[in-house]
Amino acid sequence: MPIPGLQPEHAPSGGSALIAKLETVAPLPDEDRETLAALGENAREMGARRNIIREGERPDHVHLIVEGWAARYKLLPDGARQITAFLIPGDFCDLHITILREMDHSIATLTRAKVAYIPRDRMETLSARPGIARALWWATLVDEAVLRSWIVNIGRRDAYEAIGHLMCELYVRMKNVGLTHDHSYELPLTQEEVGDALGITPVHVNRVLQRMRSEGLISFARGALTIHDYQALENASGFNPNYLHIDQRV
Amino acid sequence: MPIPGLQPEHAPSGGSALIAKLETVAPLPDEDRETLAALGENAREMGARRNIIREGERPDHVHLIVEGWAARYKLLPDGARQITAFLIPGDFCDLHITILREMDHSIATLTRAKVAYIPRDRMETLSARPGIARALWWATLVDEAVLRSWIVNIGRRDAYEAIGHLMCELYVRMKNVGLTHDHSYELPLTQEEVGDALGITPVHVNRVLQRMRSEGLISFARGALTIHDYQALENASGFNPNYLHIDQRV
DNA sequence: CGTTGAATTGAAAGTGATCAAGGCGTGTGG
DNA sequence: CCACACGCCTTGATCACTTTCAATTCAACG
Repeated sequence: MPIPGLQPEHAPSGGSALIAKLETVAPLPDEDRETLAALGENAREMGARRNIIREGERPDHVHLIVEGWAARYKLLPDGARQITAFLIPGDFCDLHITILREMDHSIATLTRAKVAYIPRDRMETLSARPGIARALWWATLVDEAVLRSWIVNIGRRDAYEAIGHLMCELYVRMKNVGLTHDHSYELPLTQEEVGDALGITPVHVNRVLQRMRSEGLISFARGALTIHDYQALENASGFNPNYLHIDQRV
Repeated sequence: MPIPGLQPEHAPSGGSALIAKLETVAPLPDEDRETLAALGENAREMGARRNIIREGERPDHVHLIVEGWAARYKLLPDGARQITAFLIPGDFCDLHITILREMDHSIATLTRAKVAYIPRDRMETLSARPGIARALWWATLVDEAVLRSWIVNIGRRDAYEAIGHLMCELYVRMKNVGLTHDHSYELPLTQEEVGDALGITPVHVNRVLQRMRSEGLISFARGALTIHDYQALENASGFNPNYLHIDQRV
């Protein structure tokens, strides 16, 4: 179980998760860092399970998760919900809205959260900085890679593998913004939310989790996950972090 | 801004599928159209089932499908394959490679195809044109929306709905590049390929197709699909074209 | 200490997977 | 011009991962 040199930082405050994330591509000049840090300064507090934006809306600003968790989701006519992405600090909710105009899905907080609202013109200012523009472009493309990986997860892996894979992905992403402690991190998801992300029922999620616990692979309770044997979890779920395009030892 | 009454064109040649596609956002000046048309001029011919690019590669050019079909896919350790996207004329294979460096999935032709190789510097020239840059940005974001829609398809719809949904999506996309005739289009997929895209077995695909045929919904044989009752297929599969962000009557 | 949302547990039913064999169409070679 | 081969489509029987439906236990909280 490799725990190479780099130990996770402490939880960053303000917009620093975003900075940490964008700097995985390339270090940014101080000026850019300051600009990004400013984004998170007057973020709004939101309660858990509140819609940040809904399908069909055409906002004139972009949302950034500064603190807490959120999820993209789509609702089906029969009321079923499919979560399409989990958003953690440093993630943009709707970078695409400046071009696509209308939201084709909704986004809601999962926990209490701080969400920054960034007006369109401010985004344009940001994009004018080559380093930032490139980093945002990178973030968008990684989001796309994550979506492809979810398709594989849902389409071809059984529930046990899929849950393990999701835990590995979130571990790497959380670590990348300095929000892990050894091999644990806050994972404030209900079993139903996990199921909605993987296309399985909550009772099945429950059974799989119990099996993982009984095998000593993980602990998962009260919103926190600890991976006791990361390597084993990676192997069991066929996880390969290459699609996250982070040049970093896990 | 709907394009009323517009009947599908005949199969476009050269890079015109790309032009048709990019002009769904906004009409392009003649100069841009010519630039784009030139891209498809000396495309390479490829046989069916040939890799265009493979996971791990770091090409210095971008691929564009000029004619024929291709698919993105990932292979699992046990040999299972998950198709992540179908690529039709006018689709870029790997626009992201300039930023992400390394491919995290592979792409292969499904049919004989013409594939254009566009060097990196040429892409930069293209991106320098604001209209084209915006259109490429739009295309990337729509690709992302399609991925989200597939997640819903695979995660929450049963095989019957999922297959119907896929047929509707491809119908709209094919129509958008002028490759439909009434409610039919070339759909050169084997039942196994359909299954690999939806995470189901070819045997099951076969049974579902038979049911759809027996209900008079569709005809699908020898690489061509005809949808006899498009509205019914949309309803049965919960298809809503909004995520394709095409302002066009179907 | 009752309320409430989430986690558990049990039993029964299903959609889709597996495994295997047979049918068909087309292209190639004798 | 026909036989054979190969890839793909079909069909049948059986198996199993997941879903359903329902009820129970927990844990946090006012």
